[in-house]
Amino acid sequence: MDIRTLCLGILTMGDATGYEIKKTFEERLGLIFHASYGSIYPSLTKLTDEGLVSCRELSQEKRPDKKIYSITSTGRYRFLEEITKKPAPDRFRSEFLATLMFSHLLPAATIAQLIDERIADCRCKVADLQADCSDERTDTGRFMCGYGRTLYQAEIDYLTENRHLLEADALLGRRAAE
Amino acid sequence: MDIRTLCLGILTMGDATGYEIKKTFEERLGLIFHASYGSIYPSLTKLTDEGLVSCRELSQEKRPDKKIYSITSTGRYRFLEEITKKPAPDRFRSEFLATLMFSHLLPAATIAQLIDERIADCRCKVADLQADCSDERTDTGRFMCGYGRTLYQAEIDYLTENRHLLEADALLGRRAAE
DNA sequence: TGCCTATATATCGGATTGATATATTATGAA
DNA sequence: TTCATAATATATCAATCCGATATATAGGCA
Repeated sequence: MDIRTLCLGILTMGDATGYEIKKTFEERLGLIFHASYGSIYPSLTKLTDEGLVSCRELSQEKRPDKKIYSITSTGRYRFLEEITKKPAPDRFRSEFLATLMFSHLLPAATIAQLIDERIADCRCKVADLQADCSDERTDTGRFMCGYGRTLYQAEIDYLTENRHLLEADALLGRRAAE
Repeated sequence: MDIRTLCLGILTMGDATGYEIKKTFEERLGLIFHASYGSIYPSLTKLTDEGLVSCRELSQEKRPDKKIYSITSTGRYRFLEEITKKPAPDRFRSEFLATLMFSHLLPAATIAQLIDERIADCRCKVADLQADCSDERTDTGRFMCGYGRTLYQAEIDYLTENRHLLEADALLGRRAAE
C-alpha cells in the first residue's frame, strides 16, 4: 500500500482537495501514516490519469483555485482490492532509540535528559489522544485513539522503570573511556 | 540521523564489511532502523570519500573479495557530534492500521482474520525477543529487548480487549451497504 | 506596520527501498 | 546423486517518498 492508495481511501470518505487530503493525513492518520505534498499532489495527478479519481476545478475569488477530487467507481473497486491484500510489515524508524543504542558513548546526564524529554513527549501525545477520543463518533475512531494511548502509556511506564539500565551503561562507558 | 551516520555507529563497535553491517542492522537494530544494500554500499563509499572511514581490500580464495571498513578518529568525532543532536521524531508507517481504518468497508471475517494474524506475529516477536534477551551481555542490550517485548505485549493485550470495536464497525458497514 | 497562520497548488533534490545482477560454496532434502 | 536454496559478498537502478522551497492572497493580532 502506497500513498496513492491511501489518497484513494481518504476520497472514499468524501470529495477533497490535495490540501484537505494533507490535513486528513495529519489529523486522522497521524499515528499511522505520513504523507507530504511532494507525494500527495503527484499521486492525485496519477490517479486522475488512471481514471481512479475525477477532478473538477473551482475558481475562488479570495483564495487560490481549488481542484476538487472525487473517487470514481473504478477507484472504489481498486481501493477494495488493495486493502484486501495482506498488509506489508510495519516500517519503523526511531532516532531516539538509535541514540540510546550508543548510551555507553554519552554522558549519563545527556541520556537522562533525552529520556525525560521523551517521556514528556509521550505524555503530551497521551493527553492529545485522550482529548481527541471524546470527539470520535465511530468505534473505529475510538479504537485508533485507544491504540495510540495504550502504546504511548506502555512506553512511558517502561522508560520510567528501566531507564536506570541505560544510565548505568552511560556511567560505565564514561569510566571505561577515562 | 541518516543511514550514513548509523553505519558509522556500527563501525564504532568494530571493523566490518558492507555485508556484515547489513546483518548488524537486521540482528541488532531490527526493532529500530532498517537499511538495505542500496543505501549501505553508497553510504560506505561516501564515508570513505569524506575520510570518516578507511577501507582495506581483502581477496579471499573461496569467497568474493571483501572490503573491510574501519572508522577513523575523524569519523568517531563526527558520530559523537551526530548523536548529541536532538533526535528527529519517530517515523512510523503501518499498513495494518491503515487497513483497520477502513474496517467498515470490509467483511467482519476479514477483519477478524487480520487481527488474528497480527496477534500471532506479535507473539512470535515477543518470543524471539525473550530468547535474544538472555544472550545480551550489556544492560543496553537488555533494555532494548525489554522495550520491544513490552510494546508488542501491550499491542497484543489491546487488540485482544478491543477488537470487538472494529468487528462491530465491519458488521455495521456491511449492513449499511446492503 | 510587520509577522504569523491559513488556504491552495506545485516542483525539486536527496534519501531510501526493493528488486535485480553476478559469482561461488556449503548444506540439506528428494 | 541431484537439485534447490541459503550464505557470503558487492553493486546498481527505477520507483517512491520526504522536506524544503516557491508562489499568491487574506485575516488576525501586537
